[in-house]
Amino acid sequence: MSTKNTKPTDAELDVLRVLWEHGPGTVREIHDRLPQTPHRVYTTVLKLLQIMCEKGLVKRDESQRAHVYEVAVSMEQTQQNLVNHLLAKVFDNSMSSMVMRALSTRQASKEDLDEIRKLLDKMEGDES
Amino acid sequence: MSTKNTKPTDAELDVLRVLWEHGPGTVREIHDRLPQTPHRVYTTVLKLLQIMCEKGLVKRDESQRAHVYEVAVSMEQTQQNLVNHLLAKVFDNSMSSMVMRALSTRQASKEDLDEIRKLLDKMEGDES
DNA sequence: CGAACAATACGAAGAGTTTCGTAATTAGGT
DNA sequence: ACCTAATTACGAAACTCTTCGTATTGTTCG
Repeated sequence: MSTKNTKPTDAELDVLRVLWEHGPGTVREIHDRLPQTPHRVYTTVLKLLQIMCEKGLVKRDESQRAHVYEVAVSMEQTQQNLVNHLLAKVFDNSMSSMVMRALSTRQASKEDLDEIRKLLDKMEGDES
Repeated sequence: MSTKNTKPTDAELDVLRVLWEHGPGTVREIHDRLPQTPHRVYTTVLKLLQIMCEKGLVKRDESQRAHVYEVAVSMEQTQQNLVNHLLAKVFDNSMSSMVMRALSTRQASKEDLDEIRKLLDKMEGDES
């Protein structure tokens, strides 16, 4: 239940990214894999993980001396939640304006543009 | 200076949206135009505006008895900041994965899809 | 066993956000 | 001038997030 509505904070997203990329790990491992900046002390990361556990963002395996944490929310679902939230809150649910804003400051690669074009084709195909 | 780095909170975004849509207004006007849910008492909105003023998100005209507030940040710039932040933090700067996630849960209208396609064409044109 | 080390648990502090009650201020009407 | 109504100013409370220091617990090794 808590997994659904919980919107991860920026610090929590840092942790989730590590777990999504490297898989489950102990506090020490996660701590070492986090970005250097901002610097975070070991116990800070521990506390963060404990709270994320209460929120249902991660699960904890206590069978080992050093508890092993793993994600409890999928990257896909989290990405969807966040992008939908932004879309509703800031872009009035207009996909095109969001894409426009993103394109206006960012050097999208040709591969990216082609990729998006394919998605559009697929979308339009499904709809008809 | 404060206008640049300040990332508006969700409550602040509600206020900004009202101002972007309706233009400058008094606390009472803004209060009445805010979404019903969550309900916010008049003085809560006032305080919010005062703090946003300190942050540089809005400007205040005190020449009238009832102060008139207006935005100090453009919708475009704010949208760019937020979408870029999301892109970097959650999508590893991959436009296409963000668009894919957005499309995967959302009924994008045909107009939206066409609009995006035009943007892509324009982008690719500028690049060559 | 006991020393040393490593991990977890706990709690508190500081910052930021949001809320709202109460006080002070100002303007209008009679 | 005075009462009333509306507004702003102020500050406190509740909550969350983040940080880190310290205490406690557990493990290993001599």
